[in-house]
Amino acid sequence: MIKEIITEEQQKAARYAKAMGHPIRMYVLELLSKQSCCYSGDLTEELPIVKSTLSQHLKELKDAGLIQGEIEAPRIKYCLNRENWKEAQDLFRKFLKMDVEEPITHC
Amino acid sequence: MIKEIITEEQQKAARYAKAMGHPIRMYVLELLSKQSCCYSGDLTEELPIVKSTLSQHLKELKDAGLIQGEIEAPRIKYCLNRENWKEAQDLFRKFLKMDVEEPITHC
DNA sequence: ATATTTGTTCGTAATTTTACGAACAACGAA
DNA sequence: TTCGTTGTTCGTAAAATTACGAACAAATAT
Repeated sequence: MIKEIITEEQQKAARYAKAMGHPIRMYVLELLSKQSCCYSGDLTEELPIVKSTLSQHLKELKDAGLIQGEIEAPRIKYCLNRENWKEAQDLFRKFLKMDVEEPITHC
Repeated sequence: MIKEIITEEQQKAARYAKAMGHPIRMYVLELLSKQSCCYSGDLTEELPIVKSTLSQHLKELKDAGLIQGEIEAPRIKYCLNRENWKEAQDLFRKFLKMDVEEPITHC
């Protein structure tokens, strides 16, 4: 009975999904998918959390590989990590793909 | 300073992402996107977790609205919740959409 | 009626997540 | 140098997640 059923791709996809699994982080990601970069100071003003909490969320996204920060003293400029973002896109496209219209007729 | 920045859609997308944010659950979802339904007993045999843990994960997916169970005594047949699955697809398509090829030249 | 199969619920424990404020580090400005 | 700005790290606490085994419930099979 093989228990090593879960693929590397599923692990990766789950990792990305987990990083996306919080409203604040989803907000940041959508923002970055639209405007190419942002500064965390601006986010702190917009969002209902203090800067240390935001920092944790950004670290979470960084650790997952979805964003990257670049020092632009005294601030830090955040952008998407395009390479991994593309990988996440591909993985999700693959996992979410499905003929939704097709009726279920058998199991 | 408005703090109600996070949209309903972002909340929903984060909720779905969270449910997808575990390898076991990602596995189940991908399986269901391929074969239209499955029985949890079969999953227990394939996966490296005991049945009570699997039951929790399935409940997680049910609560998120991604799957639904149908009694087929003595077993339970699980399928995707097509309606919500479609919503998740749309939300992710929207959030993940981005011109990845476009080079970053400004901020 | 009793036993078996199937899956949930309960109790428990370890770990992770989320959030805050205070302290700290890095850097530019006065 | 000293001050102000920016963001991370640390310490802490509450809540949520993950996992297991035991007990339970529902239905079928013997």
